[in-house]
Amino acid sequence: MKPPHPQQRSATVVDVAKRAGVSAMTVSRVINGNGKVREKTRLAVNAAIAELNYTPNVAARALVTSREVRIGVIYSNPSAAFMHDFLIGVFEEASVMGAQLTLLGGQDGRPPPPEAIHRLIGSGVGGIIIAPPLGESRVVRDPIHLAQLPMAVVGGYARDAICVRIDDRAAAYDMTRHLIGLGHRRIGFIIGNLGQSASEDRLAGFDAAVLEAGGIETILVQGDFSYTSGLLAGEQLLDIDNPPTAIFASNDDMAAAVVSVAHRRHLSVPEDLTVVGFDDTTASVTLWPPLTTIRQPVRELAAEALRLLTQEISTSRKVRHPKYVLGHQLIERQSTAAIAR
Amino acid sequence: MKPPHPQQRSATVVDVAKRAGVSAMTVSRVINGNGKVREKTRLAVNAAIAELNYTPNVAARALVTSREVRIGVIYSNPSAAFMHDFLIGVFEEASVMGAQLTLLGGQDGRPPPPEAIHRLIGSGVGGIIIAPPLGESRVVRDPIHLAQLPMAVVGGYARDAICVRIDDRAAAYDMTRHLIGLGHRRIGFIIGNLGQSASEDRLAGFDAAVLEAGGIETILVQGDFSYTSGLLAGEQLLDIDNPPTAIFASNDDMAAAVVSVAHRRHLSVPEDLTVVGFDDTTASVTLWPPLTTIRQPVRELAAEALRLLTQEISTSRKVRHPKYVLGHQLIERQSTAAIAR
DNA sequence: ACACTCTGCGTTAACGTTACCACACTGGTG
DNA sequence: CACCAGTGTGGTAACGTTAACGCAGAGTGT
Repeated sequence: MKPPHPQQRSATVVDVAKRAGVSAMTVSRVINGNGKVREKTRLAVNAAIAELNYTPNVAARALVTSREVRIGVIYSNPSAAFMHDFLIGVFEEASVMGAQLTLLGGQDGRPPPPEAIHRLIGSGVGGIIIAPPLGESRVVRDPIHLAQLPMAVVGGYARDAICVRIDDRAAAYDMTRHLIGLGHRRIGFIIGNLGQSASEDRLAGFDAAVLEAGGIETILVQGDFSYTSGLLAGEQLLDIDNPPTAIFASNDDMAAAVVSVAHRRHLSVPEDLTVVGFDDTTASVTLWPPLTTIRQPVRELAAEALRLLTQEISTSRKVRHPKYVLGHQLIERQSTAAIAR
Repeated sequence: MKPPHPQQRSATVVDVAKRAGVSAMTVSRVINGNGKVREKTRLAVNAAIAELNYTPNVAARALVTSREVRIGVIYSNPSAAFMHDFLIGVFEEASVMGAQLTLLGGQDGRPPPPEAIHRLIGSGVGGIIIAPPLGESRVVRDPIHLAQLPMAVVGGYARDAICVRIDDRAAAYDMTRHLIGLGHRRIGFIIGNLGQSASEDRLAGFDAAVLEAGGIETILVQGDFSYTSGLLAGEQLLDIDNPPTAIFASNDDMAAAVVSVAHRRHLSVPEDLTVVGFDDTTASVTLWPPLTTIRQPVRELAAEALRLLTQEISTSRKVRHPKYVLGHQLIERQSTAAIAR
């Protein structure tokens, strides 16, 4: 009874305009919310939109407005869970903004080959988003910088780029305070990859909380964010005479490895040993017990990066590159317990 | 020295046409590979394309060809690693075909709420892709079926949809043969979720290989694809008097749990116990030893589903829904060994 | 009465690509 | 020699949207 013509073709601005008795331009104005439109007209148009189930054609809009907002995304694969959320964040935002994405992926945390990066730059993208941990790789950033392309770095610092990240230092500080609050006085810390600011910030946050509390013994061990490095670090920490009662690993993979080492030594987690991670990847729940960890708002980080980047591209202003910091969250699961007396 | 005009505007077909001394139409023909073009002309056009670093404008192409191919993607989150590859496959294909994607996600393997599904259907998408394991959920499929929207199911069977998957039965068969080939004669198998055809097929493949070989003792235990269910299953299998020398879990998460149980019991993997998984998720490598497992071509599965779906949408033929089966691969890592004599 | 500004809306012309038809050739056939 | 079929190419008109301008009418000040 509703649609007189069961045409598969979806409604256009013109259809809506006819129905509302206005011009296509007015419909466009209503949709985009700019321009002056009388309240009455706006309502009529909105009614027509609802009746026809109209949704704007993204392709046509992209064609006419943004002279090709194509954005490259360079990523590697440190954590699939992270990338999963990252991609969803980027894509949902891109679909809202009608941006066209081109993906370029590396393997196992290593950057893509230089020629691939050059091809991406040469392909005419308007800007590039770099997912962690590549944001601090000169191999990746230098050619982009040279081409004077706008770029956004997620989870890292860079002077020549928009940066979106969480406050790793504060997050590690919060987690350390949490451990201290549980009564732990001897805490092991597994450091992440050298040269990544995220590693350094997490260590700094840990140190700050420890110093502030006073009377805390710490044992630092170097890792590289991989599971196997976590195994080694775990062995080291539990081998010493008076082992720590809590271990804070700089990411979930290393924390998972520590749990595995503990189990092999017949230590229960968290009764005999408290273990915490960082990132809130799937590793933290495909494990028994599930890990207490720090959650990053990955989707929001990605979406925000895309938003800022398109903004910079469209205004094409070489403003000072803004740094954005989003909030984190301490997720308490079952790998932490107050110290046994 | 190369570009005379440092215009930011990227090249168009017209620019290429001028440079090659032909019409825009001919350029289009060269790019799309259809239509008749003389070899000489084709070379000239290709040269011009290379010189100008031309890439087609996806928006314009989408606008004129596919009268709005918008496709919904319904997914949930059984394995982030799987989703990661799945999304990349879908998005790369979408970007090639100029399709517009709308994502709709559920939580932890559960379907999105019915009202969200209805909203997606009502939003005017031309078809819907369903990621595993939702393809076999009636809650998800029924409203789509009712709306007579084309849909593609990845990793599942459905009579009313295009299906793209691997041959789970053959894959499990291959893996079982591999174990038998290593000399194992007492094999444990952890079954996946009941009601999912993937679980049943994997079990069937296992049974087939065992029957064929003859003289194999098997112990079946029920799991539900979760890590914790794997822990329980592992305990059960290793508690019996004469425990199996090899355990085949229906997915990597459960296999990882078995490895953890083995370690707690001072069994070395693979020296004392061989463990294998299925899916090749990150779980299989963030672990020591890394798991021998079955790799699904997830990206190709996703891309193929999108391709078939857009095809069905554009031809709008209600053909019998095709079933596509892609190849799998046995990935041998370090969790398997020949049986000790 | 006049010029002026402002608001609200319509008209026109793009954006970059491809579908469709037309047309100029070439080389054979009646 | 007229005719035809095929091959390679160009011209034109879309596709759905918005930017830029233009114009009518209402209000305001002189």
